[in-house]
Amino acid sequence: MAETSNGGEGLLFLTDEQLRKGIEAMFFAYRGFTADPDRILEGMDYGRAHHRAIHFIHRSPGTTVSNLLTTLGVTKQSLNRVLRTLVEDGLVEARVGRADKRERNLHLTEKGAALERELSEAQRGRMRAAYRAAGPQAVQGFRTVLEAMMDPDQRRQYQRLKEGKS
Amino acid sequence: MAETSNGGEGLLFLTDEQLRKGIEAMFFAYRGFTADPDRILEGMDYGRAHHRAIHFIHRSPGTTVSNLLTTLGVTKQSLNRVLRTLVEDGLVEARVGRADKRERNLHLTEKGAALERELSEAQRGRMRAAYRAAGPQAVQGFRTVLEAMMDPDQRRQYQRLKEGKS
DNA sequence: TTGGAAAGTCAACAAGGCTGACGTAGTTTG
DNA sequence: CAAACTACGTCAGCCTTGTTGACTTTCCAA
Repeated sequence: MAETSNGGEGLLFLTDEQLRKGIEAMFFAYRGFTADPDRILEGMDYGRAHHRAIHFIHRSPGTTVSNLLTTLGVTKQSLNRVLRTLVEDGLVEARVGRADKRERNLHLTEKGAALERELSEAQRGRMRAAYRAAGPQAVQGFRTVLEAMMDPDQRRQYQRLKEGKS
Repeated sequence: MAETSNGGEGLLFLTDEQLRKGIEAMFFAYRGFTADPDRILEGMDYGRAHHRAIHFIHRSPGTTVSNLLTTLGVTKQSLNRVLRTLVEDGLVEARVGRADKRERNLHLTEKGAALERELSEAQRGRMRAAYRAAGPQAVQGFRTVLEAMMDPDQRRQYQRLKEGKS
């Protein structure tokens, strides 16, 4: 089954079998992807939702709540709960907008930044190991397929973030 | 920051910036990955948990409850709730084990198989489009990085499934 | 100046994780 | 054979994180 019973088109990688393997790989890999931050957060009253908020606030300091809303793809009520605990615990600062007072500009405090570093260092550690084991060629392919898998809106978001720094 | 401040080792793909992009790509891509099945399931009383159960029962017909438990990585109470509704609704059949009567061998009914097809066709559709857009080389890399990202236990699980059919 | 849109908050609910405790049937082992 | 262990199911209760609906404050444009 691993041989070239190919119709001559070189499309062997598009069989349902191959696609299923890709689907299962995504499933198991995503578990690994979130495992380390989850472990750190567990028991400290925070969860994956807090991690995501912290990540993107760090990523775009001064961003507004509704920006964050679009990035995370949740309702504002859901995000608000997470944000409130982060503000109460002094990890995030929500400053009233200068130009538009309806907006809140979000920043990590020093304490928030410290947690962000801890989380992202753990996650990058795993990523780095995987990248190193797979090699640059594979990494290129990895990113290409992931991008192609996103919804157009998500892809635009991702592209915008990518350009941000880099 | 995008230029060749490389130490000469060709490890540019391991910078924190590159790793961050990989992390965000995983985040957005996973949303796309689950979007289509979620859409189908929504409003029909089922969720992602049901999808996962159905997928792996289809994948390994006759599997036992505790096998499924290890694959999915949830508690039996959690799985049981899902499984019960699937059995009640006639999508899954739980036959008492022939050799060991304590076990329940799980199978999809015709109705369950129909839903499985609908779900997995949607998910494969997206996967196929992504694979086709990215090309075989990229797909190879994609799978390599994902495997490297799994926890050893998850990787063993995945390997075993992969060999199953292939 | 007023009406609508945008930003954010509060309340209540649902899905789907979790732990702990327990029951029952079937299997294995001393 | 009795005791211990295993597989499965279930009850109760908790937590996180998603949802909708109703509300206030602020801003802007007609």
